[in-house]
Amino acid sequence: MKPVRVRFAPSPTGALHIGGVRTALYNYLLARQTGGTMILRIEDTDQERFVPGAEQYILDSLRWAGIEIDEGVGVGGPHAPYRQSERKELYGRYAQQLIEAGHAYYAFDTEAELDAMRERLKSTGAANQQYGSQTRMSMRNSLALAPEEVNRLLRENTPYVIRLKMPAEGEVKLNDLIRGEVVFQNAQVDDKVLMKSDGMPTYHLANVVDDYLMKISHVIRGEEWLPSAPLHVTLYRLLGWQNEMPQFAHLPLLLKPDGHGKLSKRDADQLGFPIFPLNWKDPKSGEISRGYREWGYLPEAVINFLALLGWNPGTEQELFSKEELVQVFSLNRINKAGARFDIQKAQWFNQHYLRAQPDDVLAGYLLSSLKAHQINCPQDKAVAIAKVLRERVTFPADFWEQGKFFFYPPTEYDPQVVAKKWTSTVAAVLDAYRQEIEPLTTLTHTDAKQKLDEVCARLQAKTGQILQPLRTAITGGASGPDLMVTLEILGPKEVAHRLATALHTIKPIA
RNA sequence: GGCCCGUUCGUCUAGGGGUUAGGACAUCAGAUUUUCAUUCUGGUAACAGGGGUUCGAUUCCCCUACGGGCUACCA
Repeated sequence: MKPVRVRFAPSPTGALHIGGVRTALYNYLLARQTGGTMILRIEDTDQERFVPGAEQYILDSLRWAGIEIDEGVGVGGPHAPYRQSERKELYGRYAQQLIEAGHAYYAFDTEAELDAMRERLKSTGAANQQYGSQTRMSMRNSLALAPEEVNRLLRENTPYVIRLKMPAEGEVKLNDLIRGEVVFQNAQVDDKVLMKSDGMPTYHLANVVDDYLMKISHVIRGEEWLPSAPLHVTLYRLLGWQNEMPQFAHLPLLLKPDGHGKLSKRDADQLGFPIFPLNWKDPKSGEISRGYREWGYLPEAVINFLALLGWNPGTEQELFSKEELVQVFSLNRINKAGARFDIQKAQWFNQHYLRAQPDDVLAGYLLSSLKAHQINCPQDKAVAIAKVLRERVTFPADFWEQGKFFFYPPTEYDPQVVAKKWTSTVAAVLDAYRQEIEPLTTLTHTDAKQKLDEVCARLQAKTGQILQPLRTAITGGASGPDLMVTLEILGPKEVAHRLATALHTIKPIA
């Protein structure tokens, strides 16, 4: 495949949605695979919905996910600026070109007039209520009004928009890379607003103009854009750019876990999983949403998970590094149907990638939790704990959650174990064991086991009946990582001390 | 309502005119393990329905149903 020029073009109206990350990822993979260019364009043509901080958030999120931008906002490039608000003048020129060619027109209708039109059409039972070839001549626009009247309105600075004069007949055939040929009747497409009354272009115009100017070869975007694709194709044609028109690929949507509708922040909140890559504080409400990063998801896990949501390699491989994805990704293996979002699978990926980290990285997770709790811990101890916990964690914070007891002696003991197993024999064995351990300066897990076996043999107890009470005495819990290694990490003094406390606290059942 | 898109295990999906319809997550069972977890082994589980076409359809065509998207001077 020839080097592509693809773009991710979010609007800064809030945090970047996880579905947007997938769209960006697919664009990125294709760019890397073909030795092409990944462009980031900010579509900030809606001044009303502009949210401060959103652009930086998008940049930060993409960087975290490992989706590198070659050209665009934050990077620069030959087609700068890449922020549509800074390209404002450009769009008006093309709109003017369309007007002069008779393909667009001024419309002066007020909001109330537009509402009235829709009401009227609804009540007459029209199939649809659009501003288009059927209705445009009965509205207040430069097609229906006398030229003098139009000139007067313009001269008096009456607010206006520029609308595309959609052909009344014919059809648009679109060859979507994912869906194949899709046909739309021109009569079904309305006269979309191209330039808003505030002088800003709408998405439709800006997107076509910029894709053309930036020489975009493939438009890879969500399926929600498919209905407006015929409008875009028409725009390319009327602007005389049909030969430079990019190829389109409309991605299946990410659906709610129950399959009913697009995945939304609401669903994520309700079901308890993140929807944004990073923490996001809504500047209006002040509400903070926890991101994938802060939940403890690793970027490689998120990327792997997202890549497989709607795409598959056609082999039975499930685990892919970003580099492998770059190698094997292809648009024609993208599914057509929407994919439900299954956070359990994301967790499985996370567990996998977390466990694949080297010891010192895992130890680092523990260390940062410890620091937050103002606990000091030597590196080698943290590494030892990380090693023994490695097979048991899904998120970095689990090292702390599951390893707390290394730093805090138990304050209570698992009542089940106590009630069922803490006999006077057990207590006697543990006390004898304590006496064996106490004088030692170091304790290896093999020594710990050997001493335990010795004591058990001497007091005619089975090791099996001692182990769980021993664990409970040391950790408070009924289950956990390898006990002997746990004892080794704790060291003889701490073990003896905890045993003494337990022996003192727990009353034998018989 | 109109237009467009879609439909294989619970979920993500492979496959494709004749297959024991494959894998992964989840789930269940067994083994290993001092516990739990891990790991290993095994199991349950799917072609939305109806018509065609065909010797044969889950696969191709049509219809229906269901689901989704769009229907703003939002993207």
